[in-house]
Amino acid sequence: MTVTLADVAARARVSPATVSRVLNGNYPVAASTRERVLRAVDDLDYVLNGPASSLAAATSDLVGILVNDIADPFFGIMAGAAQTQIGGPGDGSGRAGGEKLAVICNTGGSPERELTYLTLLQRQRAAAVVLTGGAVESPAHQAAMSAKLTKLADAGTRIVFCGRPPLPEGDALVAALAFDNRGGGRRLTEHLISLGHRRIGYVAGPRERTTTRHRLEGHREALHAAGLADEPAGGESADNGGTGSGDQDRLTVHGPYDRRSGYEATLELLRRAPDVTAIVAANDTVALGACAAVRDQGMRIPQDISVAGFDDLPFSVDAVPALTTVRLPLFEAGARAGRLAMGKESPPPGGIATIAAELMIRGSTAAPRG
Amino acid sequence: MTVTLADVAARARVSPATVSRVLNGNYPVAASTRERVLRAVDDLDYVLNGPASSLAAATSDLVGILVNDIADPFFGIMAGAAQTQIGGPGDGSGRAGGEKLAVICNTGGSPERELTYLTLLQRQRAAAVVLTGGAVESPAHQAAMSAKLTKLADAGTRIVFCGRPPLPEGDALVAALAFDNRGGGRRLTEHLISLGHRRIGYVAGPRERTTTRHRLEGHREALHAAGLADEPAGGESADNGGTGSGDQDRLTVHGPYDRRSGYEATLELLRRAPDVTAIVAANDTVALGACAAVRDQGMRIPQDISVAGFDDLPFSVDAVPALTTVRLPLFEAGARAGRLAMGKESPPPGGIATIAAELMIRGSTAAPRG
DNA sequence: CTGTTAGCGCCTTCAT
DNA sequence: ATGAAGGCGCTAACAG
Repeated sequence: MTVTLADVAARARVSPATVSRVLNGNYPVAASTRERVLRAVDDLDYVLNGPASSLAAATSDLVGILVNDIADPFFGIMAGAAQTQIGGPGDGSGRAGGEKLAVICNTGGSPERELTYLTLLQRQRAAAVVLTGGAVESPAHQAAMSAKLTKLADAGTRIVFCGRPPLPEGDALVAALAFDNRGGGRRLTEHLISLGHRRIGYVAGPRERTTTRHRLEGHREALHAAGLADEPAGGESADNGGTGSGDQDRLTVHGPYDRRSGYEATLELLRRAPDVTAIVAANDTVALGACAAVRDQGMRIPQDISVAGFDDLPFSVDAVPALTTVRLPLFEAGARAGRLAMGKESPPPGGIATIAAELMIRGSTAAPRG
Repeated sequence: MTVTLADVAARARVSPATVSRVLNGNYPVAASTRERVLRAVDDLDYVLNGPASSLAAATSDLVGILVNDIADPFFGIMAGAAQTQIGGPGDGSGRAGGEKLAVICNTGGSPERELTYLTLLQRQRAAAVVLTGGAVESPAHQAAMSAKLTKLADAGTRIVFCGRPPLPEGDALVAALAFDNRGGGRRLTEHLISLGHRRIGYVAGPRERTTTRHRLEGHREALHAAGLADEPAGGESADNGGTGSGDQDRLTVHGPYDRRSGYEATLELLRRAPDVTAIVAANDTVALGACAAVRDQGMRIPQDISVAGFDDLPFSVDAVPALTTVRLPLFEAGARAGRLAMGKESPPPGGIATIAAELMIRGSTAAPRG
């Protein structure tokens, strides 16, 4: 029924081994023989049986890319960029040569699904796995991830983190590209402070996420440095929970990384502290929601209130006014992660590289009135 | 080194066959035996070897989702929705039971890569393939796709189209969910006409794409019906090429489905026909670029010029002014496609269902001045 | 450079 | 309800 490698061998009048060799190209074969085999392949419309091949070779050509929310361009851009480096150029024949199958797995931000996908990838004997975006910080999940990743690495799967810090007990088995979320967050708030803002609201992302925590830490660093933090209670290491310093907590609202959350959290913020003159959002999408809320309250941006985002997604420059934000080189980082996953590029020294975040000052922030 | 099914069998003091049966759950096994096997699996941290399993069973648990551009939320939303139906709920154990591995493949809009991915998926003996978004209409590519899909279907792979019309020679092997792009495009332009617009520019998507053509056809239908089309030259079937009716061609500019194209095409449009009072964009992303161009020319929206989009992506409501657009139920369609791919839902009668598009009238369109 | 020979780990009749 | 045995299609030593 389906044509196998043996059929091709028969038609080309060679042994199955020879066919395998020309197909994999990793072994010397006479040009004339190769020619004959290739023709037989085309004649028969032969397609390699992936599972059989993977079983025999004990590796597969699958590369997994895990993302928290594929509907969010933040992840879409990184994942797409990674795929460009993994999928191979394609020879236009649709025949599929040595390229890998780069596949994106959407965890929806759920730790369980993240683990499940890793198991599925492990089951497929994936060649590499790229993990993007912030990690959930619960100790239980971290331990489970660590164990799972160790097992994957032991089985020969290459592990790459992209836009996510390496695990605490991160063995040197992995390469990691971490965004400078803390530095970006700090510079953003410093910008606001330099403009004259003193009461700044913060619409944070979900709790227990590295990205959320680091951006918030950067924000508070700037606040502290400017002497704007009342009752500095917990210090850096305590502010991912609920018990930070009093005033800062009142000016911080957590929520998912989506537009709706930005809208609602901003309303809440404005209720709690009507005197805020600026709002920093966890990311650009949240900022868009924040802008809508501010407007719906009859206030103007930036005259009455400044709004800033994070990430510099493509739509941010088109917001009205254009969004002040922190640019993350998502495409470049994704592409680099893809190359790392393919072993095309050697890992950074120490296994971890920090990716700079650049402050983009635009129209949505200005000096407070008065 | 790696633990196999035989190891589990030994530890549970049963035969490999029994272990296989409890793992696949499709065969009666004594409760006590199952218990023992499951414990052995946990003790040994056993993970099924996917390739071996697929080889023996001649099917895999891979489901491919093809998208044109994963950085575009249009595709991200559909793909994410499809994955929710395919990935399985996950039991929280990270153990991975019977769920499929739903993977997203980013073609970048390239016909070659589309074919390559299909070959890769065929090689993996994918259980199903979901194709999203508009198809390229070149006859050569259509023929190649048709041949490839037929082969996939013959090999037992389920084929589902989502937001894309079925192939011309589409066998009943497939289920298709097609968006009513033509109807949506028509209603959008009718809305503009009813507002009083007479000279309407159109920033179209890339040529030779079904989505582009259908939306444009809808637009021109509305124009014709209102008697606004000068020199109706080619008629419906001719206007995807360069030789449509004269004036309509001058008012139409093609480009990619991105923000930049919207910006540049709009500038071009404004140069060609400074008297246009409205601009219809191929989609919301393009519309954002169009808005920026209009503003950079010192004109206001909608007072000086109306702008409309298509798709109703999440950010569209947050544009200023909010974008008039055509809403496509992307999430619902993606989820349905996922169910279809899993065989959880029976195909629509005739294999093809048309998904309605709803006109969303917002602030970016208004009557022309004067 | 090419053919031969064994498995890779699992599923699936066929027995029992 | 469980065990035994063969083979899925390919690759990877070994020979030659």
